[in-house]
Amino acid sequence: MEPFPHAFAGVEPISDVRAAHESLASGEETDVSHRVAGRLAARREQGRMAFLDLVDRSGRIQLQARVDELGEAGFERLLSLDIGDLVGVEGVAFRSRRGELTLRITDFTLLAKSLRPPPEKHHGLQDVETRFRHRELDLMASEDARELFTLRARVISAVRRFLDREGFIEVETPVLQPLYGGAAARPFTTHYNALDRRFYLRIATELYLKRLIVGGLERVYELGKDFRNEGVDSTHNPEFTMVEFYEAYADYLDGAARTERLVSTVAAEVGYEGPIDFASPWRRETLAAAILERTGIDIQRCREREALATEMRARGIEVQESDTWPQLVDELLSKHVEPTLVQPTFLLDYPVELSPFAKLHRSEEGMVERFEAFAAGMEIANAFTELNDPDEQRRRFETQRTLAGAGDLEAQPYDEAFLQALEQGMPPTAGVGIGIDRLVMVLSGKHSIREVVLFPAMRD
RNA sequence: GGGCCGUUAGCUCAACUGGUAGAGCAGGGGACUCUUAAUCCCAAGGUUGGAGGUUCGAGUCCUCCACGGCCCA
Repeated sequence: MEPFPHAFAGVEPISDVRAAHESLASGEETDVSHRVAGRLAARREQGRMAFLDLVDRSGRIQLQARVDELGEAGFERLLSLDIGDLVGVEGVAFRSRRGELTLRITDFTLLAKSLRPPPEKHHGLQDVETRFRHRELDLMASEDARELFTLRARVISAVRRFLDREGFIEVETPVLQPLYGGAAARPFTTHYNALDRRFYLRIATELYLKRLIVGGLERVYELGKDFRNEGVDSTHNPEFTMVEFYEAYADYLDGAARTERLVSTVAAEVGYEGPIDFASPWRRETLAAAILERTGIDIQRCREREALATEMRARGIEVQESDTWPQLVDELLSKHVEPTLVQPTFLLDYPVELSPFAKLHRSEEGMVERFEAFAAGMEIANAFTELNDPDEQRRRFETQRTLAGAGDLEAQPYDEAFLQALEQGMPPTAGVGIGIDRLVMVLSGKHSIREVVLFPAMRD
């Protein structure tokens, strides 16, 4: 028996076979033959007859092996296969007396031999570490895992369909960059041999996408991986998937409206039925009001680092001496507000200190037009009316340079090429970034990003 | 970075106050022509994550290390 043949043509998904015989009654036979392929999942020997289970991506089906059909030698050969082997089968559909749709095997081919035993058949693969390091075993053993990652694929394709439908074009900008930027994060560095120069893996697609808006593409999006050189926890993986979309002639409120339509459309298209109501409009409140309501601290009255620190201490909130004013605000947000935002919520209007690429608020002093969207106690989107005044952007970069000089490792590097692009004239623009991994977490009810990433970062 | 928990057969799990490491599944041999966690019989399967230590004796107690999980910073 050739253990590794080259192909097995004409295979039908198991779910199609099941659908074709839905109305077949128990004990009823047909003369319809089907060709299926998959992994052998179970065997129930009955002497000169045996039942086997075959699993493919679409489902599971019972097979029946009979000596009178296969002959002594064929029957023997079939039963000598191991659980875990990949087999191709030709079989005639019938429904067993106990009501199970079954294919009576008329011919079969070993498609690939499994040399290692599969995970335990009724408890599956439980060890979390093995599930993440050897996702193939997790997928093999767990229909839930297969469903989760097909859900992820459907989410991504629904996001693309939505943006395509709304007139956005998908673009690809560099992953390897001579200069990084667009988010507050430390980059991974690498070395470009031919140029003998340090390069960075992107931390965001923001700056290149805005250059495309300058170029006149008007509505663009990029869906792909960003890389941030930081630790791993339940909501962070160092490489993660993000979609950013930019729309000319729009502001952050337009971005918010599009974000809630995008998410509710995607949720509906993937058949989401969980506890979160994504229907528009989502709750909206300002960041300052949200912090005031939950902590009693008015960040708009405490614009100095010491004043805010004093207020926080007065309310028993621990203050890190090294934290700057924006870091303290971020602390209040992430510790005291974010966990309370279970139903979808937009927090609007952020301090300018936290947002070097957002346009100043049209009416609120010291604020920029920015929102973050939250669901299930987690940030899922970040957006602003994009800063398009090159002189103001230059001043923001100067501020970042000062912060970097003071040791802020997440400060933005000065990007002259980006400034030149702004000097060419960028229309008023709304930009939105949505974390795909977190969106999948929300839609699947998972509490760890590692559950929704096929191969999460692990130590060696 | 800190705290707590975990790591035993390929997989899922046992092993009391320290006393010869067991079972189910998978794999091997045998019985059985409608089973579906099939059933029954037989045999096999281990450097108990790694390194030290205490002890007559360590899976079990102690120290360090590795990896993972949860919580905190």
